[in-house]
Amino acid sequence: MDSVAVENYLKSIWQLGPNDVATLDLAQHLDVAPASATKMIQRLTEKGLVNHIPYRGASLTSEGERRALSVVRRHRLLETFLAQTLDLGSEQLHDEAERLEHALSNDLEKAISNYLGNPERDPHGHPIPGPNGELPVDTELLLSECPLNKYVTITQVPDRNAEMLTWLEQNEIVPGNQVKLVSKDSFDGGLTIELGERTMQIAESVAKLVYVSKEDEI
Amino acid sequence: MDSVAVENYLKSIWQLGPNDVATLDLAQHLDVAPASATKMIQRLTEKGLVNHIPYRGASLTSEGERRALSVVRRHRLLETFLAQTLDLGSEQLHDEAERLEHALSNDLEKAISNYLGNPERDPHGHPIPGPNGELPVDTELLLSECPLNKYVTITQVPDRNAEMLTWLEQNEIVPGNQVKLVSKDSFDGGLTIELGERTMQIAESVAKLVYVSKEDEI
DNA sequence: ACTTTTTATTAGCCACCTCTAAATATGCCT
DNA sequence: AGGCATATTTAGAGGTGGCTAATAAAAAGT
Repeated sequence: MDSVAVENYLKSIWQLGPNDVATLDLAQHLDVAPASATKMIQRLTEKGLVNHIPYRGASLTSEGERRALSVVRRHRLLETFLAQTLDLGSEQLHDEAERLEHALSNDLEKAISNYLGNPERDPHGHPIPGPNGELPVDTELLLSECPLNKYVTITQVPDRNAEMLTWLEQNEIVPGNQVKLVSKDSFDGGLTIELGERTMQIAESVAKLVYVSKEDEI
Repeated sequence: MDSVAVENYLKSIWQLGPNDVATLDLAQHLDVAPASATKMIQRLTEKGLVNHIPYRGASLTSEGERRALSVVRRHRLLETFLAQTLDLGSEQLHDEAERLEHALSNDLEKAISNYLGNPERDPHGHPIPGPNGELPVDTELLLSECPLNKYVTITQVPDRNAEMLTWLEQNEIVPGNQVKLVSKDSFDGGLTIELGERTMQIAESVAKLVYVSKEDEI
């Protein structure tokens, strides 16, 4: 059984991957000092969970990825479970799942998945890895890189930042809704999008975190 | 925020209390070496959570008790929540709650309590401390010490040991059922009880863990 | 190419929680 | 009371995971 710290490092490396992850990025993602990240990377390398080329970066071994995906699975199942049973604000889900994911036994994971009908997406549209780490082939696009003037459906929104999530919801940028990318401002990266009856601006930094379906009927 | 270890020590001292708890008992309860328990007792004393007279025993300060009851509350709410939503064996509930209790935020605790209608008992009949540690005045009796030949209602069964719990359930010794204590064997402490149509034997060690209501109508 | 800035690693420290072995206190028995 | 068993504490050590300060490597700028 991996410790909470180990699970968090593996998950972060997975989230920042699949390219080599820089020590500084990892440290900032986890809110620890760079030296702490270096040390943990070395311990994980020792355990065969991470490949590390000093001064270049770290990536997960296949065993490391398997364990990272197990954490991601637990996290997303928990978000889905909490969303379905309790009536929490969707911006609260992430933080709660973040804590509980490390305390979820195999049996309880199965019971929850079963109760939910073995869902394939969490409430924010993120795919839930299967019990053995299977993930669907990714055919989705970033909103920031989708074709102009075509309707696409939002599939995934980021959930790590509660404020951003609240803002997205207020603007109806939620999975399932249709959106059309009207234009990109070449100089500042801002995007103009059409959503229902409205036209609005969205920063590129945000649009880079929203996924949409590749094609759309209408 | 107390660490998992601290929360477990406080909870154990509460469970073994309210009299002074011996270091060895505490160590066995937590499955650690006696020296480890001594050291932690000293740390907790330092923090003002425990009163400790060396070589005599440890007890909770009022702040220590408050924190212990907070853990107990989270544990029992979780058992109730899991029992109600998921369809788990009741002998599984305890172990899952044991892990999750340390990862339950204040907000989620409130949401769960609210969802459950602020219950006062968990599925095994144990009272759930209120948000500020309130517990009902205890008017219950141990089955091992209840009057002979009077019907009483089972109110609480132990849940720490999954095997014992399964056995109790198989014998319909569950909260809500009526039982009559027929006799006590003076020499080995075994008890004869009547349950529905059946008469059976129960060891004193077990009867000491089952609570019954003080009086009963019929 | 050389210097400066940025990034990464090492060195050394600390807190927490555990352990075993040794020392000490308590309590029981004769 | 003396001696022995049991319970408890101390001493000393180890693993984990964090930190700061100092060093080293890589990248960027001139």
